[in-house]
Amino acid sequence: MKIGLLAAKTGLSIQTIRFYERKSLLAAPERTASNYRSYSEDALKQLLFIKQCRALDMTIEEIKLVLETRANPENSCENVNTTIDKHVDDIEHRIAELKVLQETLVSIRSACDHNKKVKECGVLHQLDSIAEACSSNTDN
Amino acid sequence: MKIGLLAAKTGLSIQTIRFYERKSLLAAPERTASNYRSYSEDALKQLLFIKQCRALDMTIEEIKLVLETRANPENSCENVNTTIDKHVDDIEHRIAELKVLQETLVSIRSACDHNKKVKECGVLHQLDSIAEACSSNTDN
DNA sequence: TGTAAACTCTATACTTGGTATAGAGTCAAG
DNA sequence: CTTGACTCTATACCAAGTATAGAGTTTACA
Repeated sequence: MKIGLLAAKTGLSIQTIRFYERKSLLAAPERTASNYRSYSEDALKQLLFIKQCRALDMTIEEIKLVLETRANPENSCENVNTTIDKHVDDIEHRIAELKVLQETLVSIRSACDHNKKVKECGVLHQLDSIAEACSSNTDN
Repeated sequence: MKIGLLAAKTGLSIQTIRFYERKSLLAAPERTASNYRSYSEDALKQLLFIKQCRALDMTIEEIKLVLETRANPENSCENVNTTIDKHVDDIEHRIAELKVLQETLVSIRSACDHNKKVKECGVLHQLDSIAEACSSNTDN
């Protein structure tokens, strides 16, 4: 199958598929006489696997590692598990960070309930005063 | 003050300060006879404000908008509030997404408790079967 | 058979928010 | 006077794609 059909079947863009090839995530396929890429069913499966990994927010390098590990059925799957564990950790951290951010934003936002003028805006005053507080921390 | 001192005072890198100047977040400062940037206290305050906004994950474009709004004390601060509200929303969505991701990862991870071989690894099997499920959804 | 639309190719530039480098010039201390 | 610390510009790089130009190819229809 040609790249357009593969793109339609995977839901990835044509450019993304070529991009994965450049990044060695996907093996370079056969070419037709006119130099068009010609993909097998295996390529489709591989791309869906990659897509799934990307949906889990794995980086391309991590996916590459998982794919390499997967290529040999006798390998230990330790790498794969380590990768997943690291992700679970990363995401937990990111969620915690975002929650703090969220609280800060909501608190700042509460300083200006009605649309006022800039000079009276509690939100802007808060942004300023936090910046000043940081300033006094940084005068080393 | 020269850029090195400003960097030390703000906790930003020299390159970042020059980057903000290029992006028009920070006005181009006076120059010394030897073409060194020479900053005022106002530039320091401005940078701390910017740093605070970045810590709240605002984009450079959004910060630019807030700075422009702030520049005129008689302006309505509506823009600022809209920007903050949008962020609160965005972050909420992002947290929700990450939670789903987290659950998926934990569930996948539970499929391989001990280090096994690739061919027996439940994690890899899960990744595969989810990909296949996606495949059958996409055969339009 | 002709031709126009739709497809594919490569190569390159752009995105965001910086970071890193090279190569040149400047300044302060010993 | 020279060494080291500082600064300058310009350029390239990161991730994970997206978008474009300009060329060639295939397909559909008259």
